[in-house]
Amino acid sequence: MSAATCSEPAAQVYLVPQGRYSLDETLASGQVFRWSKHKDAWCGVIGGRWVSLTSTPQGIHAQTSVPVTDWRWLTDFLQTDLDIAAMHAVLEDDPWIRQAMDAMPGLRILQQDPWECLASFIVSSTKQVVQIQQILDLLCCTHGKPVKALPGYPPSWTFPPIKVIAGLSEAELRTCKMGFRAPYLLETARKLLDPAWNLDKLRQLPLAEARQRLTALPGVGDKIAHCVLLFSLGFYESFPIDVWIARALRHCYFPRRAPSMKRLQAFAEERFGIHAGYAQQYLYHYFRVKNRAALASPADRAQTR
DNA sequence: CTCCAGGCGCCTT
DNA sequence: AAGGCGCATGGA
Repeated sequence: MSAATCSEPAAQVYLVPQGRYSLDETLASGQVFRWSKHKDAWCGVIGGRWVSLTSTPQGIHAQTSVPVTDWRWLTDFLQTDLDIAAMHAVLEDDPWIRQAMDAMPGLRILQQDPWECLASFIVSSTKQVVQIQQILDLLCCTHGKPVKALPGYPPSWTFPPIKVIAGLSEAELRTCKMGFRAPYLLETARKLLDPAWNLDKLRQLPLAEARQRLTALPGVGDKIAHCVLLFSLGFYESFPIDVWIARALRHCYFPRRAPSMKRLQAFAEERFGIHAGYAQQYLYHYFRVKNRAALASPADRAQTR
């Protein structure tokens, strides 16, 4: 027998997604910040469970380090059962979105934990993705709980729950290098301790009302609220506008003028409708990663400065 | 060295 | 309503 015996998973499964699905395009798209690739396997923690994911001809191969019988937690996160055919059919009418979709046909929107998503994006403001990852790793290995990984993989931690963050001091959070974002994260966590606050219940509200509830939290403006609604609460019509999306929208649709953020928001929601979230993901990832040079002109950058 | 990064909140007009 | 600026931190 080979030495691999000691690293056999406690449970494994092959998931066959509805439609195209790329782990690389999805897990490196700036929706999540705590997934890392080791050899061919993407490793992460979902709901306290360590999991590795590998693309194979048979589907997505998932391995866990502890026994698992029900894989719903994983299919919910990956949204592998979501039929994206109708969304593709609608969005490909737009030449820009079509171009982006053709470049990344397997890019998908995940459904992550609302608190981890909210906290991550509070920390994200005016930071590069690499730095966001560093801050969150530091936060988790300091205040999260260790999670058992398969042998040969790096150690992992859970994301600290609301009550843990709420119980810290601002100075402790600043130790995690988040700077002026520390009081925002702390005060938001403390507000969420109120039993009247339930992030999951925002799902039942109309988009505009859910957005207003979120922006009432310190450190949460329109952009971060839209990210939380889209990436964790199932609001697929949500369209987060950051500097990259603003540049992309102007480059594609308003080459001769610079509409306000409010105007851009209304334009995107009107043009892309119930699929605006996917349109945003395609535009963001396409222009930021695949075609960054197209937005490098002063005219495109001017709007956001 | 300077500039800037998946913004937000607050202060001016 | 719209625009300017400070805020920590670290990489380019």
